Amino acid sequence: MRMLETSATFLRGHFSRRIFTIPTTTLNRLINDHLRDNGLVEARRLFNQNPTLLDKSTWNMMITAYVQRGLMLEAHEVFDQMPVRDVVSWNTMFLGLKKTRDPERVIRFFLEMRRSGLNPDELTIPAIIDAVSGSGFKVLIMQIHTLAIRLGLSLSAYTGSSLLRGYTSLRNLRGLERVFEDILLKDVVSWNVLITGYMKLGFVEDGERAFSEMPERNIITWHTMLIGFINNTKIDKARELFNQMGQKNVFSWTVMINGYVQSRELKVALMLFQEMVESGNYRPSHYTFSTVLKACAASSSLLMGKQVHSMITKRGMACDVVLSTSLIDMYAKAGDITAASGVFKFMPMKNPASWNSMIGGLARHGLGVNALEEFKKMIESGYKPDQVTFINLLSACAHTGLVEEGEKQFMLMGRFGIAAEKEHYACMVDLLGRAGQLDKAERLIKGMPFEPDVVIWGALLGACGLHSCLELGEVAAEGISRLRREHPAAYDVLCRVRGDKGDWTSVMELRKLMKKTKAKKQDASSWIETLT
DNA sequence: CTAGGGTTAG
Repeated sequence: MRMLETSATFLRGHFSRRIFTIPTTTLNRLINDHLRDNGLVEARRLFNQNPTLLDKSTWNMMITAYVQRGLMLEAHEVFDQMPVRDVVSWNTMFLGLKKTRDPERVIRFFLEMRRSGLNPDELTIPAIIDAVSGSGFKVLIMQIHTLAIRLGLSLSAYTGSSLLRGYTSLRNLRGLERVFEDILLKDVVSWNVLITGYMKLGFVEDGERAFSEMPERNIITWHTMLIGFINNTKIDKARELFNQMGQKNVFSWTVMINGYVQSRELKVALMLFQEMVESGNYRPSHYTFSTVLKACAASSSLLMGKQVHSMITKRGMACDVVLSTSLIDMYAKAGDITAASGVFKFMPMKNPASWNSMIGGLARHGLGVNALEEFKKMIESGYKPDQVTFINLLSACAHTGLVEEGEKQFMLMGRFGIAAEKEHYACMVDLLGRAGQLDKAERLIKGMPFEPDVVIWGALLGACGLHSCLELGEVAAEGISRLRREHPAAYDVLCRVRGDKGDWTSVMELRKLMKKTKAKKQDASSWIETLT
């Protein structure tokens, strides 16, 4: 380091005296050394003194340095000044552009590269594929595949794995298998991505077959299988595999716990977490805590939630925004609104999600006025509300009977650039219905820009039950039966809204309907005793 | 000189 400084000073001295006798290799090496030593500013200074003397690799390293720090503007500047760009320069830029999540920009950039006469290589293709899959431009995947075949790049495992991901996003099984066959030397990653593809497309047996056929496996292979089973609602198969795993890590446990949360087996999820902690071999991560808090929230396990809270504090993770938000949600759902606002108050940094948790929690506790107050503070502090904010706000108004305030907020949404969705209409139907303004609720449903769903009909039905309005009630009931089976979660939402207010008649009505339509809902129960 | 696969918040 000392040597470096000396030679840098030496160089600077020479340049200021306009002596240009420094050998190119020295200048390049000096810049490279600075870059390795995190001396980006100094490297750039030397770089600017005489760009014409620099090697291509020095230019590329300069771009890399900026890209790695997320400084795309600076990277672009260097890239634009470069006299002759090579594939590496372009690839590095693609790498940085990936983070901007702007597929259009990536495509334009790629076309520019092609116009400049350069061919993509096995690193370029994945950059393009990843940028377009999952966007409106995924139709380009097949064309890029064609290009890759022409250039012989589809034989590469690296390029191949990105094509596998591409065909998965196209939900194209045949394409997935063809790409896999084309890969010359299939490595673990190729097999893992193939399995991911099978699982995402719902071909669980093919995934299992690949798993048994593959020549070598790593821990990610096992995780891929676990997640695949879980997302295909085969939690027991996941557990079986989990038990067979030789090497487990925090990730394995978190995936399994989260699997149980997803399949609503909250008790098992929490017991597994307990087991993980008691073994003493694993440190729960942010992901683990976040998943466990969700389980606590969904099962109203306040005691367990408190224990998790203290673990988080002990590990110095209390200032994490995601975890704080999960804590607020947990306390609110487990019934301790005071603890929830305590966590919220002491958050050093908030985000829209944390405000939503807080406002939603207040709404859940029937503290509509406080929810509105909190909303006002949110706006005053410069946070932008989103759809969820308004769902919480409107349900707060519905719970507290603030009809006019609710209507006002409903009208106000557009001003924040948020279009009313089904959930918002459901809240409004609920709000008006409870207040006995059934005709107004009916008119709102008729004027909606979309077809009413179970939640909306259910809200109307409940209100009709409340006000003994049989005629309209039948319309609502008929609306539901016409929809036949729907998402069970929809019932959950409504049952919760009703149950909170002790509105048992409509809860019963809904339960009956749920039975008729085979929707499942886990019975609410407390099992703190079983855990502690 | 650039490098692919597995999980979090309302």
